[in-house]
Amino acid sequence: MQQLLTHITAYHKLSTEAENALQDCFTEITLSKNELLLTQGNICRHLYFLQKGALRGFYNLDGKEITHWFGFENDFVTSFHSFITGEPAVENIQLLEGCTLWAIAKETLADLFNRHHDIERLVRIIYEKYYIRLEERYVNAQFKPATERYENLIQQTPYIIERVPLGFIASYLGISQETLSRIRSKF
Amino acid sequence: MQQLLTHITAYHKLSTEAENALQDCFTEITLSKNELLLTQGNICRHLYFLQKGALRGFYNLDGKEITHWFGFENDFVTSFHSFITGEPAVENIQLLEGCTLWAIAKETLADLFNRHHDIERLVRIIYEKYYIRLEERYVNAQFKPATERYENLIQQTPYIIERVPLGFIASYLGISQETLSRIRSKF
DNA sequence: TTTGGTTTTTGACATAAGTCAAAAATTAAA
DNA sequence: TTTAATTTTTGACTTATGTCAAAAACCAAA
Repeated sequence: MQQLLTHITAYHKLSTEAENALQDCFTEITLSKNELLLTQGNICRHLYFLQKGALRGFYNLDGKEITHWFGFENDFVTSFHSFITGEPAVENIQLLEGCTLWAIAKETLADLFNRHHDIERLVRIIYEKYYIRLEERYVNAQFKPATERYENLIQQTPYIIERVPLGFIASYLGISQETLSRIRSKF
Repeated sequence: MQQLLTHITAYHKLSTEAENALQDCFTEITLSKNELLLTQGNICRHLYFLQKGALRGFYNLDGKEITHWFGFENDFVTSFHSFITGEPAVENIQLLEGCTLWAIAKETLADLFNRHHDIERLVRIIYEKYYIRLEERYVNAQFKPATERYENLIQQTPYIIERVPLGFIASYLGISQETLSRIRSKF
């Protein structure tokens, strides 16, 4: 829990009351490798903070699994579309390792917003950061060649290679596993 | 101005005081075709609401202009990266038509946040919507073939064909102009 | 209208990446 | 260990898209 607070505080310092209120609202969850945190078709009513472990978001397209994001330590994860709109998720979230997470329900969070302007500000700031991070990811995906995308990825998350099977990484990069294998063979 | 308020209210209803305060903080701007709202290297200190017109965001990569987004009526536009981080923008924003915009400075907005929890909530909600919209755009860009991306685009913004030169659209889709021309020739 | 400039299309060819199938390497289980 | 299962790599070939250059179409003044 201390890890969550430390992480959050780097975005925006909270008042002591807000910090205490926040602590009471998160529940610890432990899941083991390959379990699904979310299954497509279900509504994702929680936001999660990933304290330890790794996971992926994927969806099905023409019978193939498309991995479109990874989560690692200190990431907030959820199916944002489902969480925000309240509609059933089109994606699945699967654990790539055993994970420790902190969960908060959407209504609990809304309640915190009402009681603490502070916390809503914090979340607004987190959205900002996540927005520009996604924007960067988008520009990379759309306008840079596969080799460069791979290099960027291992630079940003070098540990990904030991922790995630090649096939998932290839899918994430939007290329076939064979092509990724060939990219890797020439350093 | 009424258009901005109507648009905003669809996201989240504001108190009368908040609404009035907000109105006072936006300034009207008119620019003509081809002018630059933002030039790379400058810090983007404003958030804009596009009331009328069309524009594009683009940046330079190996001497080529990459158009990575378009703005149309009722879009909030800025260089989010620069606006949020306060760093110089890597992108340019150029008018594709004469435009009417409403501008608000970052500090003015921060001030509004302090005075009206309401307004910060509104912006938090807008970020949510923009986040999931970008996420969708990302998934499209990365995992769908060019033909499908083009079809999606004309379905979502049918007017784009009459308002934006083909070369910009091709760039936005991440394909060459020739390829887009060939896609179009077979409906 | 005619002219000049820009935008779009077409053709020929080069290159990047995909697919399918099999081999090799790695990891897990017996 | 040995065996089985999974993951990664390699090879041969196909397909999609890119590049360059030129032609055609379109638009906007003069």
